[in-house]
Amino acid sequence: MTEEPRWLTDREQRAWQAYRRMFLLLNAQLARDLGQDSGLSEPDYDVLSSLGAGPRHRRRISDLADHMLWSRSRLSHHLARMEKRGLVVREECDTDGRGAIVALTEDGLLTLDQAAPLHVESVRRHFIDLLDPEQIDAFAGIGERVVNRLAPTGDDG
Amino acid sequence: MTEEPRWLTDREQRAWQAYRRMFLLLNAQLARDLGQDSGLSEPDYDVLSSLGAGPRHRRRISDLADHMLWSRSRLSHHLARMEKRGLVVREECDTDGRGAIVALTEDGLLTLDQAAPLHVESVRRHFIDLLDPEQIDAFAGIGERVVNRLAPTGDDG
DNA sequence: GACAAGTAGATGACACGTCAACCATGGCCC
DNA sequence: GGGCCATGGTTGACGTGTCATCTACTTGTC
Repeated sequence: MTEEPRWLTDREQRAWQAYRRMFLLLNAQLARDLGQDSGLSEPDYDVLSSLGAGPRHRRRISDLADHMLWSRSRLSHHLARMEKRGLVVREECDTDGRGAIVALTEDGLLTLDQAAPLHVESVRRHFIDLLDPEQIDAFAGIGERVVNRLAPTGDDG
Repeated sequence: MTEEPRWLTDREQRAWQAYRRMFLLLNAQLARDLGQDSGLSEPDYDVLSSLGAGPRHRRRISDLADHMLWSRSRLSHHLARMEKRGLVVREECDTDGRGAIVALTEDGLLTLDQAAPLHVESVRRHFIDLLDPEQIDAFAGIGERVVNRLAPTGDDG
């Protein structure tokens, strides 16, 4: 007992508890919806939509990893699983012999197009539509504050 | 294109993005701290602290699962791993032949006592202390609203 | 007390994520 | 152009989480 730790106050405790439970339950629910609606996991959807958003539905792998804040290893593993299911394909990179490119397959694109609106609805139903405009903005502010402290791409002073 | 989905507005998009990234980065950071400080994963810590909080540092397994909002399967798997490491032990339940009880070992209790203040500091550093009191309360309100819609133990009207 | 239905918990198979190790190429420097 | 390190990407091992299934016990009913 050399340094008294600053425990959490009741209000802080409440916020912390809210954080824990919200993510636990919300993630679970969104994953459930996504799986039932489209047969995708959340990571699947993230990959598909990140690819779908870019030009020509393809992207350099490390670029994609950086954009998604995923480790290269994680992405590599996940792409392997998705490639096996025919959602994406790997291609060679002309300009860098080490590099590789992932592209949506037709099937991947179709799946994404079908999944997207349902997923948006799910996000609305379980999260966005529960909050009033002020809460939306407040949440964005809070999240960005936390992220800016942690993100490799922001100054963390 | 039978039903036009209600896409997210920019502000909603911002909140949603904040949610995703906050969760991703904050969890990763807390897990990293916890692992380095105490050799525990977040789930490890959750189990230890839930046990430590109760009387006699022991608890009925299903009771613990309900409290933590974990599936019984998940808890069972995790307890197996923790038992192997000597942090907890399973005991028989006197009043219910099916049941089982988990208890902290001495080692588990010691580990928890050492981990707790460091973990609290980590939570403060990366989350709580970044927010002003209004944000704390706002966040708690948002989280509870979302949770109350999803929690099995709340009415979801 | 026997039998059906439910509950507590464990288990196996599989998807996911991390870490460390690895291989290949690229870029640099002399 | 040979040596060296950095980078892009993959792989293997392992811890974690989910679902479905299974066993054992309890409870209720007759």
